[in-house]
Amino acid sequence: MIRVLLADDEGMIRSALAALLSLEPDIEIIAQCADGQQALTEAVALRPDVCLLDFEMPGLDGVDVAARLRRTVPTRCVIVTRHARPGVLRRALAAGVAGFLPKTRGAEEVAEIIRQVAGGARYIDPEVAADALSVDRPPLTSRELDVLRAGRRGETTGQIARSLSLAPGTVRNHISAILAKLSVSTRQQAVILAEEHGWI
Amino acid sequence: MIRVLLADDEGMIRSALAALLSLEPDIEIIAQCADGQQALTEAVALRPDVCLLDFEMPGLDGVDVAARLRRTVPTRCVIVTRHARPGVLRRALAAGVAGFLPKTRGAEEVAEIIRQVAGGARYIDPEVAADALSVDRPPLTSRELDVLRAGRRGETTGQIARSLSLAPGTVRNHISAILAKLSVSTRQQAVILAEEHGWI
DNA sequence: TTAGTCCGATGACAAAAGTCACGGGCTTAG
DNA sequence: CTAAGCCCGTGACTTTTGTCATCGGACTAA
Repeated sequence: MIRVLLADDEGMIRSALAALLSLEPDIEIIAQCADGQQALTEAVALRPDVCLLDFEMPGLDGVDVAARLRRTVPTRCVIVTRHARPGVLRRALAAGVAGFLPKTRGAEEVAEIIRQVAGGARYIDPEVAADALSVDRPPLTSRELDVLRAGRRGETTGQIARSLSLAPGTVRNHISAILAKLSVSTRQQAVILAEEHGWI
Repeated sequence: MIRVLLADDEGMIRSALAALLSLEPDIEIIAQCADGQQALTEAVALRPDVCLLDFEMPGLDGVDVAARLRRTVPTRCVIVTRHARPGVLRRALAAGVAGFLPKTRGAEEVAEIIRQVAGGARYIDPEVAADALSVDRPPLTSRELDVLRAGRRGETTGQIARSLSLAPGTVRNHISAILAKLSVSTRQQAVILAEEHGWI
């Protein structure tokens, strides 16, 4: 019997997956969690064979949970995500996850992937993997990404500068460089572009 | 037998719901669609008893589909949505939908709601309904909302002006009014706030 | 009718944002 | 060692935004 922990903040998909997986003779859902923190504590307490973790969750995201679980609990993590960006896959692999699956795939495949992963194999969605290999490294320096992140909610130059302990002029220089590299003309467009590529 | 059309751009939840609902003895899934346009054509062709429509879909959203179906096909629409904002509910009710259900609810309830709706009743999620009644009309005029919408991707004043056939100064005045009413200091913050409240 | 509100517009002004050139300190690769 | 690249900062400059006062036209409610 494969003991599975299921974490997804969306109740409908969580309960639907739980119901479907419970129909499988060799799979048992031992916990359902609505956020990352809860998933972490449950996983530590129950030591499931496999953790099926949604990426987008309030508080800790799925990859955060996998990373923290890595050295403490001998469990295999599968990340499931709505928007499978290369950046997310890279983060997930760095966190040592055993599986990576976008939600565009059908629910039928989930049980099979859980079996593979429980058996020691890894499963990475081929399409996302191809995307990630074919590149899309951010053309921005790490500091420029910091600035972009700090300003992603429409913060003013002064606010960004304060939150990063920088001079306003420095922030403006970074932003100017960002806009040039991304060939856009406002911060907001830069933020949107970067989010779409999974750079921030 | 209740004939149901299912539309959701997320493959995993679509297939999971289809599998679960097919287990019900009195429910039959006659179509699965991945976007609004497809849902519309299938619904016209198949004339299902109930359409279960995701709100967030590329192209036409679920409410758009329901609105267009309204006068052409005698079917009852249920809108399912991830972020159940009051604005979305209002739009949905205006489009004459028979049911409204956030995805935070469990999948178990879906079958029962389909039965209720097929039987002629309406189902509106009580929590969302309470939210919608208790508050949150946009403090902006309709023209201000247009401007905000036109600028939601970080468009420049000139671009907004062109897309609405306005003078740049007019656009700036509207934006100035918006920022004052919303007590924020940048367009981007205004856009984010308005999106969170479902005003745009 | 009148007052109020919204729309569109203009002009003037202040504040932010963006561009450019340049400097010094730091680390890394050749 | 040197060159290159990044980081942080400054100062000067232009452009874009945001604010304000004001105007006329359309519509609505009292």
